[in-house]
Amino acid sequence: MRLSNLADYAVVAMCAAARHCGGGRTSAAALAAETGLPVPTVQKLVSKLSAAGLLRSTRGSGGGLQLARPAASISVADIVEAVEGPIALTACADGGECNVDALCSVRPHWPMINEALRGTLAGIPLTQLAGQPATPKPPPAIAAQPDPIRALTRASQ
Amino acid sequence: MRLSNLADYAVVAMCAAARHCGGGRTSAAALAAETGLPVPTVQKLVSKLSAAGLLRSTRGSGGGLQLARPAASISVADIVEAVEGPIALTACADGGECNVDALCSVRPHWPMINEALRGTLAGIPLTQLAGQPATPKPPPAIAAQPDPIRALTRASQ
DNA sequence: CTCAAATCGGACTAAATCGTTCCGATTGAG
DNA sequence: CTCAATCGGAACGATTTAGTCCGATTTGAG
Repeated sequence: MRLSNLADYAVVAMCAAARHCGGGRTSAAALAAETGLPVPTVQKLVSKLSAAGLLRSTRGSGGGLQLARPAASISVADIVEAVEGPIALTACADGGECNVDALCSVRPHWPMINEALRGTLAGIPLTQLAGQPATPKPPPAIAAQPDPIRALTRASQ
Repeated sequence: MRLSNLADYAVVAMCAAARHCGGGRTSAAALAAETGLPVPTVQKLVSKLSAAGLLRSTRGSGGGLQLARPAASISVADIVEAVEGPIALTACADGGECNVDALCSVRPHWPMINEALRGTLAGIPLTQLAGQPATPKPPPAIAAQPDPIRALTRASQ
């Protein structure tokens, strides 16, 4: 129930990148200097975030990186999924082998919980974390998922 | 964003214990046989769950263990917290030292996210996972937390 | 067109945590 | 009082994870 430090750092780095977004492109080294994280770690994060389509990287001299989408449409769930893979509390949801195939009565309920948590994180955009004053929308954006569990309960059963 | 296998097993074991609850007391070995988990692992889980006050253990010959509270009032959040400690996505929420004290602009927002996730898990009682037909309440119990993020947003700021 | 600088991308090493297993302490029954 | 069965805690091994390094690629200037 604790996300890896990489994912934590990824959120911080993306938050810093969102602040630089208006100024154009930034470099991994600049993000490291701004956040205080080790430079190689930020490079690793940038790799994964770019592969996930959250950052757009421009190579070559004078290159850099910038947000692929507006900060308002990037949620914490997107960042976590980019770094840690799909949000799934249990291993049986991914590849999936319980030692207790038929006996496990809770396994069919895990997808519901996973989706509920993902919905919670998906309702938190980058703008809310960065404290960006440009786009005011904390309350309405969150209200989009009022009852994630209710919806999933009906969907899974 | 993935809980440890111990916590996963704990949920399965508690679910099995909830099924045995009506029949009285059970033993750790019986739970292991029923769930297919290794016996020592279940013993370790029982230790932590008892320390957390979720299970009541009776020592000695003929002893055993039973639920300390009715299954309806035990949530997934309780079990996860018993095994993994407090639900906190980031390390800075627990003991807490970021390498970036003042620079980290997202740190004040983590408690909000943590509480939102905890609220989501707290809304799922054991009865819903066990498929217990005795107490019908899946939909209403979940509706108790309609907008956990909204409430926390106002509380933290 | 060639050179050089700066960047991203992937692979390796070390550390910490997690999972498993074993042994001892405690308690109730015979 | 003796015995047996159980929980409780501690140590070992394995896996995943965080951190570091070096190489490949690309673009701007000369």
